[in-house]
Order: sequence, then C-alpha cells, then structure tokens
Amino acid sequence: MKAELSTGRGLSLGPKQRLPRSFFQERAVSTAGKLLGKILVYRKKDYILAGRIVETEAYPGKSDKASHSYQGRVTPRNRVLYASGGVLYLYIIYGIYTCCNIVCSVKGNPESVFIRAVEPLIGQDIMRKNSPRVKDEKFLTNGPCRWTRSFGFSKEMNQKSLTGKDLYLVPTGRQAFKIVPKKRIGIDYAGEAANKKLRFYIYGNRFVSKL
DNA sequence: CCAAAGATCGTCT
DNA sequence: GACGATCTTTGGA
Repeated sequence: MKAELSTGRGLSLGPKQRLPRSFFQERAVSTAGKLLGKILVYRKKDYILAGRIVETEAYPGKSDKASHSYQGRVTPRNRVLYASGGVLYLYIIYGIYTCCNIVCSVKGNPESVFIRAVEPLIGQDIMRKNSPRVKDEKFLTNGPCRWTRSFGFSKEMNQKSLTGKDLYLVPTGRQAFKIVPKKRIGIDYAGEAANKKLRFYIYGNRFVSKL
C-alpha cells in the first residue's frame, strides 16, 4: 500500500518540495528561528513519519560554553559538527536517550541547532509503537528525547543528510506564528552563556516542551 | 502537586 | 572516574 504523503490540508510533502542544502549553511542563531514551522519528513520502506518543528535551540559553536564544540575542540563524538551544514548530529545522553541536532553553517564552523520538540503530523501509529508507554499523544514528541524516540532516531543515523529522498525538511506556505525567545534548558553550568536567549518556540503551540 | 532520585553508558578528563 | 543540551517513577505533603 502506498504511504500517505499529504497532511490533508493541501500541503504536499514529497521530496521535490524539500529545502536545499543552502538553507543549512547559515549561522545557528538565524537557522534556529527559520527551522520553526518547517516539516521534518522521514520516509521508511513501509511508512512515513512527519512532524512540524516547534521548538529549537541554537548552539553557536566555538564561542558558546554550552556547545559541544566549545573552544573548537574536536573529539570523536562532535566531529560531525565540523561538516558542512545539512546533516544530523546525534548523541546519547544519560545512557538511554538520543538527542538530535541539525548541523548548520559552513564546513569547519561547528554550529548546530538542537531540535527540542515537534508536532506530529503523519505516522502517529508508528510513533506510538516506538514509545509504547506514552498514552497522551502530546507526550510522543514534546521533548528532545521523546520525539527522537518516537521517530526511531538512533546514533546510527549520525551524520545522515537532511537533504536526501528519505529524510528532508519541507517549508509550509504562509505561516503566521509568533516566535518566543527563551533561555536554553539544562545548561546552567555554562555561566554567562546560560542566560542568552537561544531557545525559540512557536507561541501557543501545545507541543512545546517548556514555557 | 512537587521534589528527588533512578535509569544507564558513551564520552571526556 | 564523573557526569550529562533528559525522562520517568516514586514518595511525601
């Protein structure tokens, strides 16, 4: 059977609509804002998952104490941050959860945007199988480790391209929403950097993880 | 309702 | 050897 490729609101989510690689070549701070409202499409053999990005955090790299690439240090884990923008940076946290970032900027500049929450659009049945304990749909995707679990993202997808035919972003048409800037979550150790408003979310969206 | 602790291991020091 | 860009469960008020 053919998987559904429409949101039911006249919006096509086929790979022809996907954002080009150039979209990801900008700095983390501007990319973090632009990613809001974009639709993440993940196509597997037997199903399709899609969700709208509603909450992001910018990690502007070398100058940011909270970034994994602070001071330009290169380790086996963060190496992919130095790639050209448009690929995934995935890592395990607390031994069990996976965090997902989108590498941006140009090759050699280790900036990224952390995706904190999405709004499920397609494939909620699959997401439920991936997150069997979740009852309320809201908790499938309203947090960085929740949505990655529901989407089945794992460390093996590290470095995967976001501009391929099975994983890509689609812009929506006109989108009217207010963007709220806030402090980032869980980086109190980062001193001054912790106070910068580098987290952005769509005002009023119920899948935002924290207000 | 909220605070506290447990889970669980790759990564860096 | 310590800890984390987190989430869930538990236990007390």
